[in-house]
Amino acid sequence: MKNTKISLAEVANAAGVSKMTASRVLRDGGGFSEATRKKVMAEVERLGYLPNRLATVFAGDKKSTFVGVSIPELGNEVFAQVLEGINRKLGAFGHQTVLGMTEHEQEHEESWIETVLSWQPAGLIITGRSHSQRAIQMLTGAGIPIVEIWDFNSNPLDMCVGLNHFDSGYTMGRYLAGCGYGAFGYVGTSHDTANAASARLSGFGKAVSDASGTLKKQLLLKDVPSFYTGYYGTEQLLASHRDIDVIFYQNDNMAVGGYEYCKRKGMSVPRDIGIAGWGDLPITSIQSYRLTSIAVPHLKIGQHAAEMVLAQTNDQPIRPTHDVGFKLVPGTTVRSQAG
Amino acid sequence: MKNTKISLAEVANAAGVSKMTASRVLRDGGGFSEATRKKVMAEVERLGYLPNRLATVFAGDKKSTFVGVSIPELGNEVFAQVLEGINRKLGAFGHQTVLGMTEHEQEHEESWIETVLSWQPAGLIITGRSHSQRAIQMLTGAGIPIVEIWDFNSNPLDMCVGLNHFDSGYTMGRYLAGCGYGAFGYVGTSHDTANAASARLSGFGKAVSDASGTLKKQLLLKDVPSFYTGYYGTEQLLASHRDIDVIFYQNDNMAVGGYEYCKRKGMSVPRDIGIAGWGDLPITSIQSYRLTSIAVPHLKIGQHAAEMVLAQTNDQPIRPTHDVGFKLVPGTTVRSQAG
DNA sequence: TAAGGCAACGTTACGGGTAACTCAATATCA
DNA sequence: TGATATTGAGTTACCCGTAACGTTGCCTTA
Repeated sequence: MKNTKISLAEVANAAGVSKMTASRVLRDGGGFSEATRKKVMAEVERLGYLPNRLATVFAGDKKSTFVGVSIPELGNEVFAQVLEGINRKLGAFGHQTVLGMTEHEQEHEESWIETVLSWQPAGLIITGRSHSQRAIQMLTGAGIPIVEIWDFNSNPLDMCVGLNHFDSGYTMGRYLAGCGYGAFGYVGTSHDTANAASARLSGFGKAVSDASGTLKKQLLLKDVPSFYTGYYGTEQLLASHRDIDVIFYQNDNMAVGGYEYCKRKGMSVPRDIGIAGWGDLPITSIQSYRLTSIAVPHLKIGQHAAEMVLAQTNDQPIRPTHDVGFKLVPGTTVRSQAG
Repeated sequence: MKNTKISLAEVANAAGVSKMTASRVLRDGGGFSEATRKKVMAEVERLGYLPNRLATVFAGDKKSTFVGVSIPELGNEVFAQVLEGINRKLGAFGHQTVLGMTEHEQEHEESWIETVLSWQPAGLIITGRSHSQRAIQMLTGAGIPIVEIWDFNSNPLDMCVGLNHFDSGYTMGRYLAGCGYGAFGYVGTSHDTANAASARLSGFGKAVSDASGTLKKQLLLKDVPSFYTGYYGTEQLLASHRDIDVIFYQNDNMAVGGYEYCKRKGMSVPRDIGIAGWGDLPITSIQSYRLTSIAVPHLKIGQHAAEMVLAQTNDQPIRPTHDVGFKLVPGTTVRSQAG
């Protein structure tokens, strides 16, 4: 609210040099004497000059140091971790994260892309790989590095880092079948249609049928995945399908909720019913039980995505796709593998 | 990677009008015919023109639509929620969040402030109220709305929204004393010195001594607050102080870890030992127990902070400070209140 | 029919910094 | 000592969009 912005010209004026000389001093571009440097820096200090990076980006053909990052939501701890990984890495290299939350809506994504592109970002990191037609147009025409994360995709718009969700679902399905379960249930949400979670469900379903098991019911709630929805989803699922002996959940939060429901109803986990999650959240490794889950390197996805943008920006070579993989965590919430 | 950026001049040229006319059309500023509008819009479409907001901000005395938001970390669910609240509200009004993570370090905060100010943001939202000298200088001189969040502070740099952490600690201490506990312990981290958590501890200590209890030990781990540190901190605390009958934790994550430790060691909660957390995370309300905690309106803090920035930006009146308060959640992890 | 009004569009200048160029003064060398 | 580098610093043009003002041509109206 106090002093108006100080421009480089004012600093130069006060120091008795030209704007250009002051600019050189601040950028350490050489071509000035020590005496001049001191004069200029003294005025910078005295006036509290802060450079205007808008002007810098605007002037040269330099890119900005913004990187647009879109994630579906922050309520999901998983995406918070991805974001943390991205922001840490970007910050270490002097770049800034401009956040966008799509809330799983393509329209939100599209309008966010338009807005963020208008700020001339150095790159974009986008969760998911299904975009609107116009979004794809804008992205391919932007001329900046674009990284699609989460879903691994061997044929990305530009670059990609993530994992194969279908395979992770398949792996879990096969594992559970190997543990002797035969009547499978799934509890998830319909929040992100055609996205990662449904790829996991497809993989899971394939594994179940490959193992001659039955996927009795796949319950898709119209809500966000959370402890609550896991709890109530399980109640709903078991009310109509008492014969289900193992449940795979969209993520760990839901699985923990489901576990608590089963416990409260006096069921024995894993004897009466098996519980499997996805994501391997920290919470699950400190409970009295160890949740069977799929471990995913969240932070690493974020960091790698940031590295891809930075490498591309600095014309360093980098492989445009990276599969970070996943790992099945056996846990104690399903019976031990048969054999 | 493909087409270079299209400027307004190119659009105007292609449409056979002047830059200024094209500008008027795009901003719907009036002063052009329908025929002209069509010509211009056709070229915008054909060339895929996207406006350059840098230039717009640069040109007029318009503010940008960036709002810098600094939080300590995202690993802590609480801050993720605050951020979500901010970003939702800002997004709804066409503003963008530029994220900064201070990792509880004043130096990080200072350099982040410098960087983000150089992008001419419309406002800043900063977690905490202890800043370096230079940070304060830059903030007061920036001439934009600044909101300090988390810690309520009746005398902010500019504006403030949060709660009184000291009071929340005091409230918890008094409550626990009223439940008949006498030998108190505290487990937290030394991560954010002089910050919210230590204010809570101070309040807690005061309540304990006001109630003639004894704060046997306040354990400050050199680590981040998490399930793990709660678990191992409890182990450490009880190893040296077997007589402690209730533990207050820096946050719910740590308290849940502590609860699990006690359970595994065969202690009865709340009979043998009481457990109290802070923050009232969702996880704690689905467990078989209900954690005694302090509920805080995280999302609301974020939303209100965003509203403050937006109001100030649009010259609408708004009270510069807001105390969102807190609420004690009795739970089942401490004995019932005596009497 | 000339003066005046107005819609529609063009021109100019500007913002803050930087690249490229220019120029003057001093230093170096044959 | 004169010719040529080297160094320090100033000048100019430009980036892209917008405010303010200027210009053109057509339509009123007395």
